[in-house]
Amino acid sequence: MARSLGHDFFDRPTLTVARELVGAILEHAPPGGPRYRVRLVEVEAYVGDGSDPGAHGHGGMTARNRVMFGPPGHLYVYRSYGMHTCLNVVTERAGRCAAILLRAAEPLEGLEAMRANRGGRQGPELTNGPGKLCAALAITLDHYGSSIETGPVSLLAGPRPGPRVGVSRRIGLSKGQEHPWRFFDADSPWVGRPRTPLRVLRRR
DNA sequence: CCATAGATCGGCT
DNA sequence: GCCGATCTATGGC
Repeated sequence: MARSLGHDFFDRPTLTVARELVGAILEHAPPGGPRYRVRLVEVEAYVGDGSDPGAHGHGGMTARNRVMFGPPGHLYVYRSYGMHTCLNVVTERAGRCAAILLRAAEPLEGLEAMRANRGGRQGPELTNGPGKLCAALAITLDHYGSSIETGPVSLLAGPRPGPRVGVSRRIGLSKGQEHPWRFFDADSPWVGRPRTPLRVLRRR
């Protein structure tokens, strides 16, 4: 059984956490519902400390992004384009603004429910984008601020050695493109937008 | 496969 | 008012 990741795992430099998160297991165990499990294959780091104009929180704390400034290991969920939901996990100690966007994953458990949540789609279309991932796992704005240590959403360490991790620029930004802060499994077909990696990290 | 338009609305200027 | 950390359908090559 995989060990669960606690707040201490996220209380470290965001880029380190992001690259170690590739290959980890994301679980959603709603009370009375089917248990969802996926293996993360694509994430992006956001750091609102002034160096990253692409980050929510870059311009200071607001009602929407306040959890990004709070303690690590909590969920930052936001609505995108008025209709989609995206899931982040907060990193670094309270007072710093940083989080990791979970962009794509490989389904492991709860496939039937995911398929139903995604209008009958199958394969990579199930979970190969941040909005699709939340829809498949039934993650909503109600999960805003919840702790990964108390659930219902939690993270588990992936098997070692980890995958080869590709690094590229982030997706969909009009600002902050200068930072190569997207990390993905270089060999996984479940990655949303394949991109030639700027470089590949070998992990143990 | 690639490019583009439209949906839809909260947060921010 | 403007504009997204997006997704889907559609049309072209």
